[in-house]
Amino acid sequence: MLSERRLEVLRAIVQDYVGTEEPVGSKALTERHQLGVSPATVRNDMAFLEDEGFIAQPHTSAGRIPTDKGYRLFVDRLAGVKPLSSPERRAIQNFLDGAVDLDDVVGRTVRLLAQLTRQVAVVQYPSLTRSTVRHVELLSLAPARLMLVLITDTGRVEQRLIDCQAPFGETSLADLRARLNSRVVGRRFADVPQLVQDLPDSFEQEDRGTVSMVLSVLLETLVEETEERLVIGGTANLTRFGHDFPLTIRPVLEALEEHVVLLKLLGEAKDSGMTVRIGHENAHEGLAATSVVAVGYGSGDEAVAKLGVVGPTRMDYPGTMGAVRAVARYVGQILAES
Amino acid sequence: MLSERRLEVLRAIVQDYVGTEEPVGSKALTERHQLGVSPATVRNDMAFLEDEGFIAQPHTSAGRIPTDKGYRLFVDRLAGVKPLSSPERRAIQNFLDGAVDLDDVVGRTVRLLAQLTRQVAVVQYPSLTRSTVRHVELLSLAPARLMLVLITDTGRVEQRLIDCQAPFGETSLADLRARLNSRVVGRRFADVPQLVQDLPDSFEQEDRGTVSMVLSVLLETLVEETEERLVIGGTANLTRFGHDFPLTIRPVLEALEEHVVLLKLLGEAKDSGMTVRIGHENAHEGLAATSVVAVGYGSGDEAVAKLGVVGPTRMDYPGTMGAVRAVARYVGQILAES
DNA sequence: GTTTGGCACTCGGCCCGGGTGAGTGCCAGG
DNA sequence: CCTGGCACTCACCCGGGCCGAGTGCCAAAC
Repeated sequence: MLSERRLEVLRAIVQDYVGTEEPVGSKALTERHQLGVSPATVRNDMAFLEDEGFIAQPHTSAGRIPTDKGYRLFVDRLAGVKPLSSPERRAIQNFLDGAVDLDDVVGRTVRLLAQLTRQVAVVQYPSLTRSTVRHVELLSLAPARLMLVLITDTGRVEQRLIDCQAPFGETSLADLRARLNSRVVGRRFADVPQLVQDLPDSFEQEDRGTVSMVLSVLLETLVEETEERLVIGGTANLTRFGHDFPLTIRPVLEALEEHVVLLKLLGEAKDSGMTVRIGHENAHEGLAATSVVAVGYGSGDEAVAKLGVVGPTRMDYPGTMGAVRAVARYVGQILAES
Repeated sequence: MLSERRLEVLRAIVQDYVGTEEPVGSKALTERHQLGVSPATVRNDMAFLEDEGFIAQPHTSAGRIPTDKGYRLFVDRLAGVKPLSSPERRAIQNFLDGAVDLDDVVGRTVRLLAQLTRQVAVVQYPSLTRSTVRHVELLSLAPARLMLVLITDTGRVEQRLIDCQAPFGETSLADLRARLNSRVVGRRFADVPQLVQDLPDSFEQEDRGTVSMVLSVLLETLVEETEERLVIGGTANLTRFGHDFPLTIRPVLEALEEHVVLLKLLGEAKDSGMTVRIGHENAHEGLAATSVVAVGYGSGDEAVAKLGVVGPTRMDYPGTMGAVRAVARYVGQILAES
């Protein structure tokens, strides 16, 4: 049975192990924590916790270390989210306030998060799936060459070149530009396809081909840009891992370069609230020894993207969660302002 | 005196050391290479090379390893650039040909380079200093809000929001757009300031403020975007370093995150031809144990940016140089086509 | 029934010492 | 100037012994 004291023992083990990186024994535990019982009792509790799979010993006759399951219990039932100190909060705000554009916001965020948590930070660019169109622009670069520029409400700009078969007159162009904008501005990406579906019909026969082409490029861009981009930072913090780590660090670095993997990882996180994935809970095997703390952020109530931290399973969960949450909030504010 | 044979001995030492990662002794050398002399003679030559500072022994009575100075000599006088095999060339071309836009080209290039050299690859985005303006677009988002979009010949697009004090009419806007484009399209960034200097004078009094503002934002963008961006990849290859490397790898990762440092590093490379900086020749102390192989690339004759590789001083210089040069050429071609 | 002190046992980590072998420098002879 | 021989030096490997933290179990105490 998981008595209160046994939980307390687990908490103590996690805390000590996170601090010292060394297996923790019964005697040391009673010395460093006010458990009110003797080492022998703690040993009994430890035996129980081990039977239940919350802790394990690396070798016979060594101290215990938490298992993934142990961390899970710790995070779910024992660890609060540690709020940041107010100097830290101020530092975050100052640091982020200086950003000049979206790239800068994301870049600063990733550096900030890496610095605060001393771990690897991952920040996803605001997703376009939920964003809306701020403006669509069409430029004529050459008689039969157009450029389509798409501007989103999160400040992203995408452009595409279009080679048309037939020349497209300035007036038709202005016409298309106006109609397109009147239909899609302020709308969500997902809604755009049906909104523009019948647009070619209202044009002259000769222009319809080009109009269709422009539309298909636009839709393509929307789909393509729904693919997410992300930025990582603080990889040097990986060296704070174990001392053994050619083996430990390599698969992690490899996983981090596979943006697809990371995006999937972040994607699996809940949209609201914080998600913590511990060790083997991460599908990717290179990350079997790491935990991922992720949270959604956005300019309004809805999360438009996620950010988080990748670190060893042996990490300071309350502190990390606090930092991640705080950063997400401030980034959300910044995005809402701009 | 640096006789032909002594150079040959140095070459053999470098080659063996690069291959085995272990200090190389006189006996092993004569066995693996056709030097035509006995180990004793090689020992004498080694003693000479050591006196001159080209090689060193990690401990008394161990084999020799090349010093930075030794690698320098090797690169300057002994190492050719090893051309890639034709399957490799084909692979490069296939891989790069699939790119859809500039981001994709750069992303693919960095992955490709990391894979080919099995080292850390660094690719700088095409610089705007030497590029020209393809198009400038002005959009009216709201009565007193404009958006400036700048398109460059390298396919980059930059946008800026402008809040004007006074509303700016559609006709004035079209006017400004037309005049601006007629003056700057096809021109180099550096020439733009003087080309638009007197533009406000030709507008009505009431519009001059806004026009000036637009121009200043444009110039600002040109300057800002001259700041370079870069992408790195293949950091997992750092784990192939020595086995000791918590100490080795950490400063390198840190240096790699400092894009400013890397940009400076690339900036120091010659514009044309390949530059190899070995160990302490790199100003940054975190990179004291690494070499940087860099080369300029561009769509025409002129280099618009640089790319390269960061790896241990003990690297396969001919092979790395070959890969770097080949990739730079192909990227140049791709850029020229698009 | 839970807690506690005692006790025997296990086993990883550390230090020590000898043996091994690759590699060196030097020297005398070709 | 090259070569073979020779004595010397160390880094590395291996095995053994010691040590101590930590454990599991048990009988006694609360």
